[in-house]
Amino acid sequence: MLPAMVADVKLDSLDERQRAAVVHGDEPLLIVAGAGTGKTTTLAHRVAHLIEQGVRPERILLLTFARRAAAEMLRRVDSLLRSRPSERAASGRVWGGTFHAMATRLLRLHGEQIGLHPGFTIHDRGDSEDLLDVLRAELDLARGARRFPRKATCADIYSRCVNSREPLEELLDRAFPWCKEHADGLKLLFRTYTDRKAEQCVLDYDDLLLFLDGLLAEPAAGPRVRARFDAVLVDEYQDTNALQADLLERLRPSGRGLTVVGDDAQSIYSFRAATVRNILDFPLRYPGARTVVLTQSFRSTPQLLDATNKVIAQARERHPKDLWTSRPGGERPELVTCQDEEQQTELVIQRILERREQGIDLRRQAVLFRASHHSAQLEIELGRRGIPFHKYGGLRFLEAAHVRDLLAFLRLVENPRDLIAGTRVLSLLPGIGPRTARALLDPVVAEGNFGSWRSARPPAAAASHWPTLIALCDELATPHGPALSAQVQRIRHFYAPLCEARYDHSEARLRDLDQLEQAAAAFADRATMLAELTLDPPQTTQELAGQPSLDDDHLVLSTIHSAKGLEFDALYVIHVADGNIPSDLATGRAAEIDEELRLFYVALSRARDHLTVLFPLRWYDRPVGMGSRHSYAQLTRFLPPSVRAAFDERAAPHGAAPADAPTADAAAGASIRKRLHDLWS
DNA sequence: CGTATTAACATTTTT
DNA sequence: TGTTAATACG
Repeated sequence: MLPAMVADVKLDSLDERQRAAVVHGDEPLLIVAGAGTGKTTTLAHRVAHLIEQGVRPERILLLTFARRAAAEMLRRVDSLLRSRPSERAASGRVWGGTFHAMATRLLRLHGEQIGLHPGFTIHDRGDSEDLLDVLRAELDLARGARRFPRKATCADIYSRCVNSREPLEELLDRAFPWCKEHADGLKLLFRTYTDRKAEQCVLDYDDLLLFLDGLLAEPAAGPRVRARFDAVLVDEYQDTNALQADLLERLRPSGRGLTVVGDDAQSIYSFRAATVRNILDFPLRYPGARTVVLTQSFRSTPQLLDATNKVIAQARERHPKDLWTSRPGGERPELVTCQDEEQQTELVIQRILERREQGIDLRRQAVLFRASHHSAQLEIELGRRGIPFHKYGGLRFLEAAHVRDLLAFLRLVENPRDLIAGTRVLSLLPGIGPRTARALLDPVVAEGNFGSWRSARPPAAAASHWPTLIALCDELATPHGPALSAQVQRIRHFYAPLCEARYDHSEARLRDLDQLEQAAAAFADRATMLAELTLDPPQTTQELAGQPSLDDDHLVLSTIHSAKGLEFDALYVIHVADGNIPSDLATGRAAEIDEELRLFYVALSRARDHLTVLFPLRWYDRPVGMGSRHSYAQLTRFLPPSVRAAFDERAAPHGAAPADAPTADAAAGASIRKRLHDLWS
């Protein structure tokens, strides 16, 4: 059987440009793929095609924005390759995942060549902030006349600096002008931070990329790492940053074997130092690169495309490309002006239920919003009416204190030098605060084991826990200790009384940990579990449990950022007021406003058949401004009359708000409390 | 150490 | 406004 024949059959389902991208040879390839133009399909076909051409799956690197995206793509590759049963499934062998996850794997394999211990642990954003905070105090930086930036700001500056590859002074000038006078202090802080992470055998998110960059730059090690891969494919390229672009160039210096896919119109992560320049300048960086532009939408109806084309046409700098479709006509999108938030909620729910009646499952419908808290009222109301939903974005499972406590235990036994993990664990014991914890941990950090604890004299209040803690750490730190879920179980057992003493709702918290114990069984080992949870945290508890929950039909609530790459039959975008979109916080510079416009475009372009945009005139204010209970809003500037022409406009009737509006606040307050309570039951 | 009080202050999106 | 950091005190 000729591979080419097989490929031809499968290529039938693609349009001409997609096909060109799939069968393109070895030269650098940029696929500019508009929303809904079959980007995932094209990429999956290209991977399958490469494998059919004889590239071994384990020599393909597929970089995506989230592990879920990689998994989905590989599932499709597998189904494309199903005609070749002799091949083992590609999904288990292709290297897939985020830049950070890929960096972690490569550093575990090759890190020793640049003096990196393979047993490093990874600090998430919160851990980084904690360490910076410790050092800020140690260095006595807070003493100056002007207040030193808070830890979150320090972490922000550091990360932006690293990822944008910009000198500190320039970055401060551009993005943090109020911190300029602290440039020297910040430099000292970051220097110390870097040294301290090295001592503790700890890497933060940014280090993963920096160390991989360093590894690839090594004359001896670099070529060996490069030689692992024949093909590198990058999804969502518009959301990569300067450091990531440099990494790719180190992996594929000539650009041969490099494929990047993205849409400059959907670049929405500049706060993470992503730059749209990467995708716009790709042809300059790799002369001879082929560019394929996909403009046929397989997602949205012509009416919706007309609206979204009009919206994105307002962008200043972009790759001009109007999307078209051969789908038959459908409904025009609607723009609904509501009196207030209650009415908006009411209308959304009403529409959702109508459409479910029409046969659109809840899981095919989604409500999107700019900021996580914009869905608070809707969540309460959905809860009250018993409409199931999953929320993506915002507060996550792993940010809960008890979950962090337990993971700190695991991290500490994995890497005893991890001071932040150790501090968190020891501070759980009564009588131990930051100072005592530090005194107990300094020798541990120096020696890399818990030996010093045997002769340590903890405070009296902690004495009863002390031998148990030592025994637990010794047991779990043993190379071939208990199975992973048993480890979690042991920690949970030790932790339970401490949790009860410390938090309300401890039963519910411990049940969460039970779930973590179940989930632990799915990971290969402790280091993998810690890394994966840190680098690609489950977005909902459901996801942690590993259950796709296919049988329970639920509505999707999501921040716009978290909805990237998804599509829904019916879509509702709420709080489309100026101040939310664009966010008040991002109206400083033209570039920021442009990004907010792209964000709005990303939101609208998730819709396949039905789109409803809602705008409450009056709303109970965000935690801003003093005194006033509510403010009056204006429709987003991104929907001027010329664009609104593509929408059916209607105003919700005045009388539709609940008659008992004055008591709505009290009722809402009560349901919030109930909901918070139910979270733990 | 841990709690209580006061003072300042930012407020989005997330690997 | 609600949250967090710095400080005072038991």
